[in-house]
Amino acid sequence: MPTEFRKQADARRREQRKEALLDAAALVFARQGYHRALVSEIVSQAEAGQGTFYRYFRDKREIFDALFDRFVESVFAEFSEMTANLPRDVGEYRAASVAAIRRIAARAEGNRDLLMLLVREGPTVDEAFARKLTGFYEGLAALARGYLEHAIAAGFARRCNAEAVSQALVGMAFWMAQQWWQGRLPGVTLERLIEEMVDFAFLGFGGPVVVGGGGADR
Amino acid sequence: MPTEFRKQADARRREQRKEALLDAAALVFARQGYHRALVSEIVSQAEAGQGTFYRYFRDKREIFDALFDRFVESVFAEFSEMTANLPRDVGEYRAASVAAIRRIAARAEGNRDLLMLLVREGPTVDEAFARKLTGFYEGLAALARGYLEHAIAAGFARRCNAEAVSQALVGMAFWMAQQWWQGRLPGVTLERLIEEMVDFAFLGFGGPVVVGGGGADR
Amino acid sequence: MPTEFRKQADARRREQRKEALLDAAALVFARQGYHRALVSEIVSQAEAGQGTFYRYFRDKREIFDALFDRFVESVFAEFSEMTANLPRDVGEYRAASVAAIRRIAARAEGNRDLLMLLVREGPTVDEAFARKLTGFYEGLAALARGYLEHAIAAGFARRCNAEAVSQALVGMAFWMAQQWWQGRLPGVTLERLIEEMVDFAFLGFGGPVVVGGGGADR
Amino acid sequence: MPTEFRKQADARRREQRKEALLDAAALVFARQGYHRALVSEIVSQAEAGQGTFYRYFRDKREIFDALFDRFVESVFAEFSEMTANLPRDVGEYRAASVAAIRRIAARAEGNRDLLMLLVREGPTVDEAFARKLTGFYEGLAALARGYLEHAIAAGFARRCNAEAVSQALVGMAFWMAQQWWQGRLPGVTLERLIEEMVDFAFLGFGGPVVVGGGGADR
DNA sequence: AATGAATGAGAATTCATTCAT
DNA sequence: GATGAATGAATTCTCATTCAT
Repeated sequence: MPTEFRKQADARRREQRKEALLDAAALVFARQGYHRALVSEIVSQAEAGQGTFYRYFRDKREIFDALFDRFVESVFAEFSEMTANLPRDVGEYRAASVAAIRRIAARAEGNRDLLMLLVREGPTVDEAFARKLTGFYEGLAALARGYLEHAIAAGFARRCNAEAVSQALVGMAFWMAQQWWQGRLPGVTLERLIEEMVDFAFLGFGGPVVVGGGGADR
Repeated sequence: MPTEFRKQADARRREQRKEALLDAAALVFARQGYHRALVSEIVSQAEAGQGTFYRYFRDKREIFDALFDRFVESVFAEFSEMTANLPRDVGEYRAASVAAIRRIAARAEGNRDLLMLLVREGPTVDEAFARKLTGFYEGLAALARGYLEHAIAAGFARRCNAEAVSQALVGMAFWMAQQWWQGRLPGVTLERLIEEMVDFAFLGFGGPVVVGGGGADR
Repeated sequence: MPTEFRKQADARRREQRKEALLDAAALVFARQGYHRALVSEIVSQAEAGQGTFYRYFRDKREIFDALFDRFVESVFAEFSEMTANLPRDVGEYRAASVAAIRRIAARAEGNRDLLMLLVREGPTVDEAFARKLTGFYEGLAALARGYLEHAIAAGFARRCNAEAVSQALVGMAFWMAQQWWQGRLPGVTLERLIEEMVDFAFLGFGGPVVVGGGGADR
Repeated sequence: MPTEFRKQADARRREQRKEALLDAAALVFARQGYHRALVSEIVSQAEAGQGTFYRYFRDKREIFDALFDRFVESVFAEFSEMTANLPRDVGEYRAASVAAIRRIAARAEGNRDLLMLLVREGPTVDEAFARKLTGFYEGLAALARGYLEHAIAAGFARRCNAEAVSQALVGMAFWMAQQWWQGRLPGVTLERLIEEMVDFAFLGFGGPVVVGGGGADR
């Protein structure tokens, strides 16, 4: 008897409530860490009643999961746009990498607290969540590996162990992102940092000196 | 009264007790994570009474700290032996790096669970511990940076941003160690992994190709 | 406006709703017991909204009450038909008893779950309900006592304490009903059980033997 | 190091604590019923801390169980003394029954609240507890049945269905006990009630009349 | 010094009931 | 009238820490 209109209005309000709870949770988790965060703080942040929380999520664990899922979705949406055209030479490859990282960095900036939260607290939440997070990293590593193998096959990357190196790249990326966001790299701009990282990835620290460095000096 | 003898025996027993508690804590923390670990489990693992714990440590937090300190001490002892002779050319540098990482890897193997525990749980324990951990990483980065700057100054490393690159190296190292220990790199042997990492650090993945490219310069 | 017609239709629908809620409650209470039963389960069983429940009943307590009242009404309707003609000798008395119990048993069979629910959970609901239930038992005991006193007065029942014995009869009846329904009497048919109970009530277990024994004494 | 003396003192104090909690629970359960009883009330009644409760019992359910077990143990201890000598004729049988019931009644008097609690609330606690309680009743019924079958075999009890009749006896006993304790039998003394019950059990209400009636008919 | 029993503050969770739509 | 989302009071239970022995 309340029908259509009512139902839709309810569904909309429900959706908003859920989003509000997720936002509140992101804030509280980021502030206190997962383990110290209280459901009571999340609901008071979301201006909801204690019981309301449990209408939407089974427990603290589940909202953390939901937070992750919401985030991952948006990340892979971003990436999927990039996979379109593969680079054809080192120059294109490097330029594409810099551009990609810039975009990712910009995108990540808006999720900075959430991202650090997931990376930092995720492994301590739960066996299950740790696995989920690992899966996420593997996904990224697989992407990186695809690029790398293409480059090796195309002859403009060194014949290296793509499995290991792609993992190293992902690890480096997350590490540097954390360093940067925590202000642990005061001597560099973001722009510069990205360039440095890409150069390091392409050349190592010893790279050009051996050959080009020596040659260019002449 | 046999004060002197008795005193020493007591001190020795005290020391043993403390070690036993630390070992038990390492085990329990590694198994459950810091937050889920119970003092009651630590003491029962150490075959001590509940109250005994508090004779040796102020609280759960403090034993985690103590665990860390005991570990860090041993790590830097290891490193200090290595700082002795600086490499004189790229060959020496690379060889020294491989040798050093092998030694560290071997040493770390024995502390593998503890190390992963500290890296994983440390940042979630509390602000103070997170800072402590950061200090540890900075220390390692500083060591790496020293080497790197020496190499740059000596002309056998590329002129790069040593601050950023040394951080990247440390991050990569910890990341790869975790991947390796969690069996996430099934296609590589440890020996091979170390070589790959050093090559990647020296040459990047584009490295040798540049050489070949240099060949094109002819 | 079709006020009259509309009013009646509304009243009818209201009545149906209420019945549906009562039926749902009977089901849920029987399944979970009063204390573990949830209002939410009752309404979902009745395919009604949560709020609807409170339009018909003040609270969970009240619907239990209503359930009882609906039941008791029907029980006494049944009995009132029986009170008509009093037995004139032991044979009639016994025959009438067997017939009555058979009818009651048949009637009760359809309310078996509800009946067991009321007997089992009633005393734990609250003081007020416990009294109500006691009143019900007293009513039955009074009926039984009427019969018994008549029989004593008529000289075909032993001069016993009718107050106590009628209570004992009621207690025995409810007990045996529960045993039977719970399958705790696997060796007897219902028909046989009724006969046994009536014989036990008329003769005790020692009954006829006394007679024979008396004969032996001679 | 605290050794023997300390251990024994601790064990004794532990035992006392547990007893105190059981006593408190019996009181609170009897007052409020199982479902309305709060752990917090039990501990405050026992003058213990909230946490102390959980050192001794998993939850409210478990202490109810423990209460039951403590009670049942004492009941069967009582009964076992009685099984010694079986009666040889009706007179002995009746006299033994009256004596037994008197003793049981006296014994039960001291556990009156607990007994009523278990009988009333038991079936609503839990499937598992309901079964346990049923087992208890079955145990009593089995005892009664043993006596009855002996009497039948010995020829001083009527050839009746011992399974059904023994159940009826147990049911009657519990029912009458409750009636008596709740003051629902104001017109009878306990002494008289017992006699009446035994007479009813031996003779039914129609019993002697049949004999006498038969004689009068002549 | 060592022990482990006792404690209670604190957190999660449930569910009858209210209330806006 | 009907609905179901929202609510928060009420309860259970945990576990770090204290303390009597």
